[in-house]
Amino acid sequence: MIKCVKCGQVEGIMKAGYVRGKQRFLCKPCNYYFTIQEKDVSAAVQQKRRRHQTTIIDIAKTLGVSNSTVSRALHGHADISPETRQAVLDTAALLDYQPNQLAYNLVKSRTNTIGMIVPEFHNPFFPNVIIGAHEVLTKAGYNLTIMQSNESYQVEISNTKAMLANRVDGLLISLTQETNNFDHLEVFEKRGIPLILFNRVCEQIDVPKVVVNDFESAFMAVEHLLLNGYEKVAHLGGPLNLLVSRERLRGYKAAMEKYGKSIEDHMVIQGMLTQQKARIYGQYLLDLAERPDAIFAVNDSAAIEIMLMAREKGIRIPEDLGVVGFSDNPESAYIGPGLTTIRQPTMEMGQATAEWILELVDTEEIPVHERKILKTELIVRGSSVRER
Amino acid sequence: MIKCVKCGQVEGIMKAGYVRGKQRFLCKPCNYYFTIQEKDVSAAVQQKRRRHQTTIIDIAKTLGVSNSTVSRALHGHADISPETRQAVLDTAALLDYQPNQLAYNLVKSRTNTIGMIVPEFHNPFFPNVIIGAHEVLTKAGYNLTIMQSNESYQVEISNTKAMLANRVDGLLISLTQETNNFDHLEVFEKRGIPLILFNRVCEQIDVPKVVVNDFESAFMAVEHLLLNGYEKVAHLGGPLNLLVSRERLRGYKAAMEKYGKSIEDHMVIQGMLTQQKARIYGQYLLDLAERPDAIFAVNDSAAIEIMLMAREKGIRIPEDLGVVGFSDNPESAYIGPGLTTIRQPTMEMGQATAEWILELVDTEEIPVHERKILKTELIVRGSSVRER
DNA sequence: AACGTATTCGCAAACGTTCCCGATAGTTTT
DNA sequence: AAAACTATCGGGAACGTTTGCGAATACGTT
Repeated sequence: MIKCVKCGQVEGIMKAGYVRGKQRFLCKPCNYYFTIQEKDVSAAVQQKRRRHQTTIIDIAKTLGVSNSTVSRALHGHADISPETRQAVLDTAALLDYQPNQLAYNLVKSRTNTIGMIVPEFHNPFFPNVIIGAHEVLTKAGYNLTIMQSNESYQVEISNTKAMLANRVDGLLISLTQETNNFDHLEVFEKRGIPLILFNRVCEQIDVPKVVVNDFESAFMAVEHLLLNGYEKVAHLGGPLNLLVSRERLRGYKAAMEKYGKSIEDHMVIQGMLTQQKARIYGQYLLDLAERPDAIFAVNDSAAIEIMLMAREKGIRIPEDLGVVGFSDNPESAYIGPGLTTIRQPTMEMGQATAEWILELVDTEEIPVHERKILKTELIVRGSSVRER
Repeated sequence: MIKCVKCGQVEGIMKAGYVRGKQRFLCKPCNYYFTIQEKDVSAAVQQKRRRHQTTIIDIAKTLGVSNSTVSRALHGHADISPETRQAVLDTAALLDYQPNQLAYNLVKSRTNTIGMIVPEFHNPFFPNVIIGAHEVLTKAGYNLTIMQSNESYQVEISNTKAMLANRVDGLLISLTQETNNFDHLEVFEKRGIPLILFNRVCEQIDVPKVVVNDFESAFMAVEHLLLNGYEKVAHLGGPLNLLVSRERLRGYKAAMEKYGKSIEDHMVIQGMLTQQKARIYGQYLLDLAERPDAIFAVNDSAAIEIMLMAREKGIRIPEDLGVVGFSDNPESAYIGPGLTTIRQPTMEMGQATAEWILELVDTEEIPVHERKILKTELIVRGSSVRER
């Protein structure tokens, strides 16, 4: 490493011409020029010499053939005689050759990699989607690169840029709660890189989307409560800039209207449901003078939070309060009483999305931008069924 | 696309010399040669023309400077005047330039990517490790490529090959249950690519390892049972070729011995614990003439399976049977009674492993191959504490 | 006017593949 | 015996960057 003669730093030293056998350098931080003898330089720059990786050329040289031949032999091209192919394969094994995917990707302008951006990892939802997608992609010989936007619009943007820079062949993305602008996604269409939105989709841009039938699911859930004799059903919903939240709210309202229930403003709460928020909102709902006798929550974590709070307050479930969640997290089956909830086909969503993107990367035609809607299932457990 | 004149296929057509303005082709499948007029060929090969991505050269041309200047300007090199830098930045934005990471990686021989191979995704354990690792890597400007070996040794091998081909800067790996040979890992040392084993480690190779104190944890768990008055503690363990299973077994035995309990062979079961297997083994244990009054299971899923079976058989928990699990899955807190278990610092494990690999990629010295041991915690719930 | 120093840029060689042209020699066919 | 065909191989450009080396000005200073 070259050190600045004045300040002794190592960072920010750069070449700046030379004079008669002397290298000149500029220390950017302290803006000081200095010269070093050529040979001293080469000694100082002893740095990490990359150890040589054996390449196709090495094989070609030891065998006395051209590298085109080696390349073809390694790929089983028809033009290569069995003997040379075998010879190439043997020396490749001998020299411990590992193909350089980077070079391959560069010349082919494709990476056999699908990118996936998810907002978070904390619920089992996205990991499960990943399992499904991963399975399909691996089977098809693709890699999966996962990035996490952490519910931040800015991070999402930098994620998409990284995906572009890394030239993924396709992108699967589930949007952030904050995302209201979609310019960073339209770049993909311009570049001809297929893009699929899943779960957290939006309506402003025209790309393929994979979702569950949130509206009907919410409708089912609320209808189930109403049919079980609950009268005043409240809704603890997610942030309204998410389409899923809006759809579930719509389902809630539709069900209420169908059964002639009035929708009271104070019985509907929308917001970003962290655990504390869920507690606060739950507190509010359970402390209402005219307390709801059932709650439909937008996810299981919030529903379970409600159940725990009710238990603390001595409110009996399901007798005094019916609860329905959304997602069917593993813990929902084991809590007592079991939480009635909507099971989402998470792995199937991953599979469907992955299969779709594989179709898209191979087709040249502008695809029809449909929307794939997966079916959910109402799982009835103890939290919403009163004994007759 | 070129079609075979004989069989009409499109796959497997390859060039085979030419004759006077005619291209010759070979249909590999049906081994048939045929010729096509030059111009017809170029018409047929109209295929997907890659749309042009704007490169550094485009910027250079429109600005009338060299591409070295553009490259340097984009990287904020000191040699470039502020004016040209600004000009470059402007036209880059104008032309919608996106840097090509592939080319960068190729010339730099580094990818800023860390690879991670995990055996499975179904327990929340590995997703949580991923969360932790992902966080620190992203913060350090690295990407994370995840592959899943699916508990298969063969898949693990092909995964490592893919990691090598993609030239990851470092690899984090948790081994398969089947893995008994480690040649595929030694390649990394030869190549100078840092490698860290975590959780599912082995002792046959000398690389950095991150684990939890399985021995002590198991000891704690069993001691806890014994101190709570349980006498005949059985152990439902994992497959013995996993070090973690062996360590936990060792902990079980040590605790039993410390308290003067004899270790009966039929009270110790080792095996790969799928859900059915867990049921079968649990059935066996619970139907023993001399039924154990407590069970220490190697993971929570198995423990919960035991609890459910006990409930079916009318065996009361914790009165007739104490149960302790391992991992602290989310559902363990909610089942009734709550499952006593060992909480593993999963996210911390991801973080620690990631931080370590980041150190290793930057250092040239041969690192000391230590072993990092993370602390677990005994979470006492209802399943193991009898009322006095 | 001559020289030393600063500043800014360009040339061209890598990085490791793939694949388009085509060459060459041997083998059939006409 | 010429022509056509088969079977195998090589040369070298291209993919899009980075960067070592050094040229070319411009700006002082004696």
